[in-house]
Amino acid sequence: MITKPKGCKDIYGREAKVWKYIDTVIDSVMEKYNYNYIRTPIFESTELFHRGVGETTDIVTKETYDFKDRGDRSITLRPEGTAGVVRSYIENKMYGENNPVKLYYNGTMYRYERPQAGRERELTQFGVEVLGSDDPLIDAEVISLAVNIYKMLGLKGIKVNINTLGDVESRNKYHDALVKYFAPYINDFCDDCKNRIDKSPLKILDCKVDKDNEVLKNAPTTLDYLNDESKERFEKVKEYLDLLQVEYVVNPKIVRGLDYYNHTVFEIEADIEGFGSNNVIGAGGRYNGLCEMLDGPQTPGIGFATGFSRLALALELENVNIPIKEDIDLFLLYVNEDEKKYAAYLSQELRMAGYVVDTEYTSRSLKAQFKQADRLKAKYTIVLNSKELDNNEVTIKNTKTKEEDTISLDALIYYLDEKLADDMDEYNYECDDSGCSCHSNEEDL
RNA sequence: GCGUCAUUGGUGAAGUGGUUAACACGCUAGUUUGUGGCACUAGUAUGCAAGAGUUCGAUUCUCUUAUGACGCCCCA
Repeated sequence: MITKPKGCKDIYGREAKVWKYIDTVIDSVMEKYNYNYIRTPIFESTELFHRGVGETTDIVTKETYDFKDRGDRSITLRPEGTAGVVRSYIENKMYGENNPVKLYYNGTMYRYERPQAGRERELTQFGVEVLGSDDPLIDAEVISLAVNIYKMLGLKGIKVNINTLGDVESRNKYHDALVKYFAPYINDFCDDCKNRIDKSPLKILDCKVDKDNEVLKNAPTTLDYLNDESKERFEKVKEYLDLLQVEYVVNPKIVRGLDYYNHTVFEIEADIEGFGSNNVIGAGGRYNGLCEMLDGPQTPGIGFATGFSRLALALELENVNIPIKEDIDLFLLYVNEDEKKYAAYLSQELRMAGYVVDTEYTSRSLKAQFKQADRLKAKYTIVLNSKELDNNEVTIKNTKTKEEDTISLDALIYYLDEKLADDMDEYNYECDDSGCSCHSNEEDL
């Protein structure tokens, strides 16, 4: 048997419906914030990620899917969304358009990692990137937008942690101060931290092993080393967050992994039982230097991303009521070939009229067909009967009340319209269904 | 890259160094019911992740590989 590659997952059945639901919530929130959908390639030149993410990091050296294509080009499956979007911004000269450019993406990413809880090799992420504005209001908006998506999805216990790394000057000053501070005590720390002091001393702050170490607790924070400009900027971000009524905690331990981050960084946690120690569901930050690193014009940017699988898990654990349509309007049953043909014809007619209709395909016994209608949760059934059809009539049965009505074929649509109207109210959809009439035109494009 | 544990049918699973691998659900067919949802009957793994080894004999022991769950590193 051929199995899916390691660390991949098939999403189907109920889970797929949950994912689809997340899609629709994202789309509707993004529309209101006026962010535009962007699709960039799933693979890019290897160089993009090497330069964007950093040549020396573990990430690039051993956690990407790299390969040569038939033209001997170095290709990498995108491990994250930001680099591709920024590349597209530069390549398509979006900096010439109305700035800031507010974009969102939603797609699969690939990371060559050992799978574990909440971590797959193929993962689906939604994210936003805002390019072309350094205004602190954008920082606050991106954070609030993230929080609002979680809220719209129905999640409770959302916690926002924010921090600032300051500008490049502040960052470097802090970096040096940390090294100086930890150096005399480093032998008291775990082996990992001993390595970290050279490579990325900021990470020591986040160490789980040494988290109770007094030296670590009293370590200087990024906030101590901000220059006035960076400090002022951070105050503005907080001010706007207050204004937007986003609750947050300033957490100096949030440093994020990558070099390109500066100023605002944030992580959003969901306080959910059964989520394990790592309850971060989304994170992001400002990257004012990235565009330049990728040969673009000096352009400030900020972004945020969240993973689908953890979101879906969170919704499941929280028992969030998700409006999933699980039933169908009508199931058509038949016995002989003439009736079968009429079932095929009628189901098409009714589908085009907007009803969710299914029918029998394997010509099983009526009993089995009724069972099938049950499984599909059909609201109504019609047993097509040659005699009745000759009289232009059908008998339609409500599967719940068992009430039967024999009506003329011409009245069928009118009948369904009236009967199903009440059921419609049970679902407060906002036009979620791609098959619904108000979307049909867009679909065709 | 490192570690721990796991892998039996469509599903949940029981089980043993030896002849027909339990039980339940599901599914299919049939009986009965005015055309299903109940009940009853029958069918439903030539095989216990793959390969190799130990053995008279392995699903059961050993090893290798693969996959999965969860950790470490890392976390875009």
